[in-house]
Amino acid sequence: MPEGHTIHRLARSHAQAFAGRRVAVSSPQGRFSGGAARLDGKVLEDVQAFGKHLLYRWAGGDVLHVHLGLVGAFRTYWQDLPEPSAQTRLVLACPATDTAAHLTGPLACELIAPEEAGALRARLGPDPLAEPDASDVFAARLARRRSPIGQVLLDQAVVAGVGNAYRAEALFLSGLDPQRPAGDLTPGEAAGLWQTLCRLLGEGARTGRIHTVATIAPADDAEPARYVYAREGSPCRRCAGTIESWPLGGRAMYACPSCQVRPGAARGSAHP
DNA sequence: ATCCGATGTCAAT
DNA sequence: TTGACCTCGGATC
Repeated sequence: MPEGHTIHRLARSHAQAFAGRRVAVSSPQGRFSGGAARLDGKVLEDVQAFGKHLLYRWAGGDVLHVHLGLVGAFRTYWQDLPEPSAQTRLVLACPATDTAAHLTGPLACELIAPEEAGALRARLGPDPLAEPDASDVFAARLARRRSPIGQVLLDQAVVAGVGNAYRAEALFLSGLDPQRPAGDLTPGEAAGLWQTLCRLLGEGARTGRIHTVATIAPADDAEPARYVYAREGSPCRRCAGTIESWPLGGRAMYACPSCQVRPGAARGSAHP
């Protein structure tokens, strides 16, 4: 379940588990065998998260870059280590402390040069979890875009770490029509949207879940604790409307047509 | 047993 | 704009 909050939790967790230790590195699935052999037994110095990217810095200067993509998963075990599955691309392990992490299905698992790590970070927009004071940078990048704000929020060069669930929830909570051109947002709207992203991602990083509705208990699995994401056809939690879904930027967008109306636009389902 | 979609990204058209 | 890639769990036969 990888949006930015998940990645930041992994960075923290893996730093606690492995940083400052010699780490056994392997690739049961085989596609990272060369890199694993190079890292095996080295000391991990630190782990950092930028947007949805993880960077592991090793003694000697190697950098391991991991991106989970859509289906990637990193499972961390603190005791009773299981055998990795045949699809496990990467295993990090400290047998002495009975700790391991198993990576499956990543979009990226590769060794990169330190300067490539810098370039990677340079092409990402501000990360609400790493740079909460970067509201002005975010607003400046929105201002140059004519595309719908719902599409622009998925562009990692505009803001790093936001994915399909958070874009929908943040636009609902901000009362913004996803189809509005990003550059048409007022400075106040852009600042409010940034604050909302900081709050939502921050809560996600604390809890590990995308729960955006405070009044629904996190333990209540009957209804997803969200306002609009994956709630197409269900009643809006704030009005009598029905949540709609349509493709935007190659993904499914979700919104309440009456709570998120563009100024001057006709009410109702005006989505293309 | 099989199918399908998923909180993502990139290359090819 | 579409397809490919990666894995897994839940829905469906």
